[in-house]
Amino acid sequence: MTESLNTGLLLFLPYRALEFRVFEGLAAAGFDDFTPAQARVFQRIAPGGSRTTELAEQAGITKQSASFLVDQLERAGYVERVPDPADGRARLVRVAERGARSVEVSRGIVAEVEAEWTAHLGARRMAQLRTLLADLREITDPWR
Amino acid sequence: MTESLNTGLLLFLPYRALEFRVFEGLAAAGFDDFTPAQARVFQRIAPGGSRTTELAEQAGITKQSASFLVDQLERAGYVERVPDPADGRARLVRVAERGARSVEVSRGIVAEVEAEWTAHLGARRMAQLRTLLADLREITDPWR
DNA sequence: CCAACTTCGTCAGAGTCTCTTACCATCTCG
DNA sequence: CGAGATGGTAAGAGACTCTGACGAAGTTGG
Repeated sequence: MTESLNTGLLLFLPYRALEFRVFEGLAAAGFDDFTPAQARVFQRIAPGGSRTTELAEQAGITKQSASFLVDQLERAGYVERVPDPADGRARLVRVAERGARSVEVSRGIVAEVEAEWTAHLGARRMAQLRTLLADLREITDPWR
Repeated sequence: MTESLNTGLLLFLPYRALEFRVFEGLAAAGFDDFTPAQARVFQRIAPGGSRTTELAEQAGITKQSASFLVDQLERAGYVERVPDPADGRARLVRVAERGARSVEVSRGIVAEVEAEWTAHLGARRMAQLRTLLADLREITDPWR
């Protein structure tokens, strides 16, 4: 409702636009067998691998849900699970070969969209936006 | 993965933080019988009412899904459906009394969070952020 | 060492959300 | 008026998420 949109919607709109473009591009490149929910978990896998519980916390879902999504990503070949050498209870979720290829593709699409945004805002203001968002992250992201 | 987060995640993090705070606050005020999906539809109801199809488009879901969510919002007393005087096929979804009260509460919470963000960024940079996001909306929001 | 507690993960079951397909009613236009 | 477009509903299936309960492994304090 309203004259001036609240900041939440203002943040959400470009996020969704970007997500949509990435999905579209990945599907066109043959990576069409995963869902938004799976992607949001996949996106948070750390370079050396992450535990399911970590992924759950960062994605804002329960560990059961995260486990469910990782199962599917594993079946589709995007990730693999290996024992965690540091903890016998845990297993590390790592990006598998196919997952790495999809990351490459999505990187390209994100760069493309960011270029469009930069063209619209101007390089200086685009940099400003990123700086502002990074600063905001300090008080809105519990994980650093 | 990575040193510098992509802009998408940078946008998503504060969005989610704000949404979480609003939910928390609404629940504390007794508005605890609705879900995030329902809220995302509710949020887009225009002042004079909206058609289900409009809500679906703007929320990025099918009209069937929107209808499903509106049903629940109606049952919980947040919205009401009235015939659209301009079109015999259509019905307008309007904010009902209880919905209006929840809007009041959420407005207060949003203002509170925005004040925190302003305190963190500074008034000038907060205004910049909103301006930048509003500009970005021009190329990321299909509905104006 | 061992008992209590915590943490990582799984299983089972239910509720929520979303989609596709199909259909009816109404409106618009030629 | 008839054809096509549009607003909405119905039915069914699949995806996502949660709560509760549990086993296995790690941690801590006596």
